[in-house]
Amino acid sequence: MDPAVSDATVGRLPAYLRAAIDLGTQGVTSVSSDRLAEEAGAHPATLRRDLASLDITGTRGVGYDIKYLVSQISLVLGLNQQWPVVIVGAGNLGKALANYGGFAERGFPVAAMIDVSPELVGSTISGIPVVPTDELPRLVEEEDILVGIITTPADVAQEAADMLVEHGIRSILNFTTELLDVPPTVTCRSVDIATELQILSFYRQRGRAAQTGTGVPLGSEHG
Amino acid sequence: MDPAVSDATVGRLPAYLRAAIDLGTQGVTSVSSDRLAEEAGAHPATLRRDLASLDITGTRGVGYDIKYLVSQISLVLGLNQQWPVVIVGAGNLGKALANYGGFAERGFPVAAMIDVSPELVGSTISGIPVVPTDELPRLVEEEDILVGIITTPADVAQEAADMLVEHGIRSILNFTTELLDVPPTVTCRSVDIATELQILSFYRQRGRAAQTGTGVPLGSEHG
DNA sequence: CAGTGTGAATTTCTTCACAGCG
DNA sequence: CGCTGTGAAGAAATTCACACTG
Repeated sequence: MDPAVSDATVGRLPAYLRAAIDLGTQGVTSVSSDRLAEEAGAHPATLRRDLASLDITGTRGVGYDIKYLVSQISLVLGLNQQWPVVIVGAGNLGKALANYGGFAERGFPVAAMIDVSPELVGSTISGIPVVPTDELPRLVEEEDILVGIITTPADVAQEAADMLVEHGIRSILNFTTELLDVPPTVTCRSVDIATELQILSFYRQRGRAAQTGTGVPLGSEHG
Repeated sequence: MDPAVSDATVGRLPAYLRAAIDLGTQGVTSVSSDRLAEEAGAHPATLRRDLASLDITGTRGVGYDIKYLVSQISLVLGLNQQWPVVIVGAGNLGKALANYGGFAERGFPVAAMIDVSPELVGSTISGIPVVPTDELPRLVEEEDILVGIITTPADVAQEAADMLVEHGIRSILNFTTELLDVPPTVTCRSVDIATELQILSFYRQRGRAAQTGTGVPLGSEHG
């Protein structure tokens, strides 16, 4: 459709979606931009513009139909299908994510965890098998996995990323501190908890209170 | 100093800091904006402007002194002291964070975990005591805790936040899907993993490859 | 008449390009 | 001479404000 949807818009879509789902669950069938923006923590005009940029329309004088909203935003985000993921690194964080369970329910079932440790390989963590590195090609092939989550120690994160890329993974969510180098065909996002704490620290000190949200692009390409 | 440092700038500071520390560890003592920007994944001009806005200066013809950079950025971020944190919710994610260990080393030691479950209370997780809710006032008082990390189930996250706020916590890092309502005196950031995966999904589908970074403010106040 | 959709104004952020300093 | 610091240009994002429609 529209050739360009802005990064800022994309960053807000999950919040709109969640707000819409919430309202739907409460039995609401139609919502104004004022209300939905309030729920999602955005400005009403911004919300209207965002939706319009995706050709998601409302009804003048009425608002947006909740079911239509949910289905359209889901469609745009590609959530009308399951995207199995593989977690690389069965350490604490990897295990926590595997245990977390909330993934499958939101469309990202964990197909397997990859680890190098011989003690872990062969075991299962809340039903998810831990497999050795060389199983990756098979997984990608047979289970159509396009998303990898890296929870290894930072010093092997790049290595893990290279391996994922080599075997055809298209998206990487990186929980290490390491900034990853990936080819431009691969989408990569980093979530570093210490970074978040440092940012919080700044605002606390300065007394500025910014109710803020999750990751949004921080800049464009590397080069 | 300068009255206003932009949110975008603040979001990049942790990356600059990490890049500077990395280079320092490698024995580099001075760095140009080109080099540092490269390492941090930013544009050189943006980096220079960011640093200038914090009164962090370099030497013309030479570059920035690494030690000075590290100390000044740390100062701005408030990292010249330890900020003990409390983790609310000793479930999988809470445990993972507690086990993670990387916090203390980056200035955020975990003083305690809070949980309601009688089986957990009284135990320790990698040396960190799990205490009941009513210990919070004492912790805040005696250990000067200003930061809380919420890793509870989403449906009690707001409750947890209210409790933290009531007892004087000033910053909250929220790992649940729930958008928290907090008074303007409290700084709050949310990291929702499903959100990150959804965003990745969008970019993968659209074939756009955005090498992106961690959380940056998504909007200003709620009202 | 309530509330969308959008031109236009505004603000914010980024990048260019270069004067000027060490 | 190389690189910072910054005015000025440019791009992007946000917000206003209102015509218009169901």
